[in-house]
Amino acid sequence: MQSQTGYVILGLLSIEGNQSGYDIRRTIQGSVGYFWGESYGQIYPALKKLAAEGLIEPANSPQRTGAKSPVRRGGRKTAGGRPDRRAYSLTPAGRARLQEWLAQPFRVDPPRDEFLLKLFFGREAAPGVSVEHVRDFQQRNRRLLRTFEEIGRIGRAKNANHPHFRFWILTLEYGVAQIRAGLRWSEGALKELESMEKPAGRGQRKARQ
Amino acid sequence: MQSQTGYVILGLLSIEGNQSGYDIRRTIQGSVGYFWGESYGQIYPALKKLAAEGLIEPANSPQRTGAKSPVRRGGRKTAGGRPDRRAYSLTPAGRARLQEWLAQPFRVDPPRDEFLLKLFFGREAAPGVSVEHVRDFQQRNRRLLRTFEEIGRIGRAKNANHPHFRFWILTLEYGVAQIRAGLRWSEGALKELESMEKPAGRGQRKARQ
DNA sequence: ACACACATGTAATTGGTTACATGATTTC
DNA sequence: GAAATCATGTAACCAATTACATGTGTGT
Repeated sequence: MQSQTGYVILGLLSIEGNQSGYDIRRTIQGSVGYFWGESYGQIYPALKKLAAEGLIEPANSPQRTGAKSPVRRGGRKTAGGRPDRRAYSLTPAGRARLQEWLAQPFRVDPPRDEFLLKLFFGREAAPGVSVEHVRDFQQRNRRLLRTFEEIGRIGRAKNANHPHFRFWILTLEYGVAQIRAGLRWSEGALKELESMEKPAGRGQRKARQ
Repeated sequence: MQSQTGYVILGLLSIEGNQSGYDIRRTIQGSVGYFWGESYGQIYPALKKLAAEGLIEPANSPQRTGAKSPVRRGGRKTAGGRPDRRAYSLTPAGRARLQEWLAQPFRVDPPRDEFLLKLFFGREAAPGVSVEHVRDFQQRNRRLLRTFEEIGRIGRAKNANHPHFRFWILTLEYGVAQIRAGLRWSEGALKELESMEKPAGRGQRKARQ
């Protein structure tokens, strides 16, 4: 079944090979991380398993930044000191497996959104609490929107002719659309929440910033 | 820390008491389930823990549908047969704890969206695959939109003067806004994906880098 | 007669995060 | 000289789903 993490790794290695667990983690953070996160605790075991199944293989070129010894010194861990970089690339079998997975219908796991949950129970909360949450929501989303726009700008400048580019842009645009819709919604929501707390008048001494 | 599940339960019991684990599960499915799911495996242990901490307590009225013996027969399990209904209500301490939690900033756990992930790697997929996924996405979202609209209609008719109503509607409207944005995005996405596969014409059954 | 809703709980398993161990090299 | 980055991996823990066990009452 391969635990999904495996497929993310296959996918990333299909775009660029010769990547280590560390690299993969970083690549994720700057790209798919916005809708799909992975941690070391998942990545390293997954790499091992993929290699054992012959879907990935150790890559040739070391490509250390500039260290003095690109030589593999021991086994997996140079006793003491920075461990050797262990990079991998996709095998043909790995690419085939990736394609198989891509062709299967995507599964949707139900989202868990604590913001909406708290808003849903907003009536129980002390006055001002829900307004505060919506403000927080706005702030996060505005920041995220700026980030996405920045990613788009850089991407268009650097990768515009990369063969994957249009797919990347599609996912980015999806994110942007979602955020914009959320922000538009939040305007109305804020107004409504404020109007719900005002008219009652005095009882709301805890409406802090 | 109370594991969040506990708070959902507190929240639901704050709206309506005298609910069993079974009831709570069903209530969730018709309401917060669209953005927050819980399974029996979480609910029953959580109920036990909440009761042990005095945040909820066994409710008085049995309210069995129409069974002949609303009497508690033994302990937790009537040896053989349908187990006794064990309903709970919120205690004042429970309500206080709920309010505390509501006032704290919501945490955002990163979403895991397999649809976007597959679209991101769409270049690697066989032709037609991504288009297919987007169509699937559209179908699901159209259905969901109808469901949400239905929920809104029923809600407005039945609960319009329920004190929690406006908060519920806010979360519902959020969902509707997200779905609409997704559907609008998908129109453009479909067109682009289709145009990507048409023009190249024949030679592209394995279009890899 | 059959299926489905009622009803509670536990156990097994998977999935995933966080913290730990370890220390050299690069950058400010 | 301090701080961040490079780099791999394991262990402990937490969260959550699924399957199992059990069988009656209700509606078609």
